[in-house]
Amino acid sequence: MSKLDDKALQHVAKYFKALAEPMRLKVLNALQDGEKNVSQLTEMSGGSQANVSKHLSLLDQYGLVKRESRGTSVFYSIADPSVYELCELVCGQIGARMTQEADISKLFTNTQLSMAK
Amino acid sequence: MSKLDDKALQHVAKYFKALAEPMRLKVLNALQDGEKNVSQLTEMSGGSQANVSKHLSLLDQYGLVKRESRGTSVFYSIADPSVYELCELVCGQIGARMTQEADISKLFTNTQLSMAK
DNA sequence: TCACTATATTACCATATAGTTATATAGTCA
DNA sequence: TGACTATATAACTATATGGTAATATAGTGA
Repeated sequence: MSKLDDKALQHVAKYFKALAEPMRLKVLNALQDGEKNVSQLTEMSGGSQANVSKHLSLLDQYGLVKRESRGTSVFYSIADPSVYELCELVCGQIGARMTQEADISKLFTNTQLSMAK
Repeated sequence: MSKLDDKALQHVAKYFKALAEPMRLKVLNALQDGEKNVSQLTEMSGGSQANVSKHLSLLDQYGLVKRESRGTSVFYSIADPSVYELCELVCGQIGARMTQEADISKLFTNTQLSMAK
């Protein structure tokens, strides 16, 4: 990660920002087992149609999902599966931290993480 | 990443959010070759003392850096080096995207990424 | 103690954005 | 064409947060 100039840092930050939203993670999570249309994602995520559509649009802009309209539906799918590697890494870090009393109290409440791979 | 409940997603999102800020990435970047005190980080990052201090406080809360005051200085260091793995992954993804004309135009301006490892 | 330096914090402003409601756009089928 | 469905967008509100300036806190040494 060394030698990153300011412009690059901004890009990296933007990428992380795309992942820094529970609803978007939920959508990505829902897309793990294949493409889904907006209606399905709306139902699975529990969000409103407008909100899910907005997040999908953003994920598409950031290149995290692929968009394909078929008939009257629009299907979204994961553009780059390595996004899951990122999540695995983060889950690992958070999971590890959950085992350290001291750090938990700093940020997290004492809840369980279900991190089945 | 499957089987993440809402609480877990919020945690993961928060973690990504901590990384979704250029100045914080800059600070983490500066810490790559060892601990630094606030003055050094302030100078290296080009930010104001107050601002850098605020970001450091946040990074500490999120468990990304370790804090240790010695004398009149406070030294920060990377708490978990796997944060760099995350950045590498992201840089790789962004780098890959930079080579695909179509996606670049969606989000990025035509600038160069210096991604020397 | 006092002066000095390093760091943290507070109060504030400006901006970004998640969510909602309502509406627009577009495809399908009668 | 017109009714219907699926998705996107616009306008708006509320909230979060990055940045700054000013101040507080704390360690050091005379």
